[in-house]
Amino acid sequence: MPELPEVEVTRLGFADRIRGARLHALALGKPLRWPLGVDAQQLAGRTVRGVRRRAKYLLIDLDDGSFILVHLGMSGSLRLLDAPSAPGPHDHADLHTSAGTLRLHDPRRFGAVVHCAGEADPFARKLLGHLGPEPLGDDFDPRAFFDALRRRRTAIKPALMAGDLVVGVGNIYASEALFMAGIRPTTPAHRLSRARSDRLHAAVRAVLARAVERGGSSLRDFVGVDGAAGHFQLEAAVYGREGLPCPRCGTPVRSLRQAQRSTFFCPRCQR
DNA sequence: AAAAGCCCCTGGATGC
DNA sequence: TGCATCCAGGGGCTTT
Repeated sequence: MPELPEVEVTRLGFADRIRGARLHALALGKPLRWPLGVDAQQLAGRTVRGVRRRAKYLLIDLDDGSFILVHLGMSGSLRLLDAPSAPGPHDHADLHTSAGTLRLHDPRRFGAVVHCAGEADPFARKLLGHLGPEPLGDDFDPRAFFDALRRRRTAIKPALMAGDLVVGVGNIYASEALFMAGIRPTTPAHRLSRARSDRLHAAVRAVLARAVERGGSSLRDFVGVDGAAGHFQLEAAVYGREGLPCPRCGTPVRSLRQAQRSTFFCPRCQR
């Protein structure tokens, strides 16, 4: 389940290696979430300027100002292969470059590889134009976060995941950040005090930064560009731990469903 | 207009 | 052992 940390770990794993590389070809397998949006042959000969991340999107910048947008969806992972083997049944995109083959492995095919002409590309604007602030960036401001929370009538957990207060927080890290902040996931967003809002703001940053340090979470099949699994799942306090003792107080972790997604929390530490 | 629900997909776990 | 069912959830789209 790639969230911001897994996407960032992926980016860090291949950005330096692919910078300056020349694109030879893009080979696509089964359809992904969206079509590529351009004839793949038009990408041949382009050079990679760098790789950015915005929310959970990877943006591979090319020398003509266009970029290739990659989303890992639910089950996607990227590998950078020195010598490409034949694609497996779940390998759906191979970007062959002078620095190796960047391969998207995505069994559930919720992922995407889309070519965007530039920042003004209508599709790019649709996906990227209305995103909230980056949690690890300077524009994720405690005051603005609090003000936005006050306008929300929903529970804090789905509000955290909605993508306009802050981006990159998915189901795992929403539960973890709320645990770290001592806030119950069902608390109405507009009821949080400024102090608790600040604590949550700090917790979101801390949990995501820590997860990046640990190589992300490999709860199912996420692996980094070199194929190595992440380790943050070993530090998860509540996610996926229903019935197991809270690491802080020992009370059994409880779970519930919010907006069709499972939520985990400690009934004693989170009020 | 905010908020809730739907849906895309497949592997793994569970139940009979 | 095998088949049916459920679950995982990112996020755009549709409905309320």
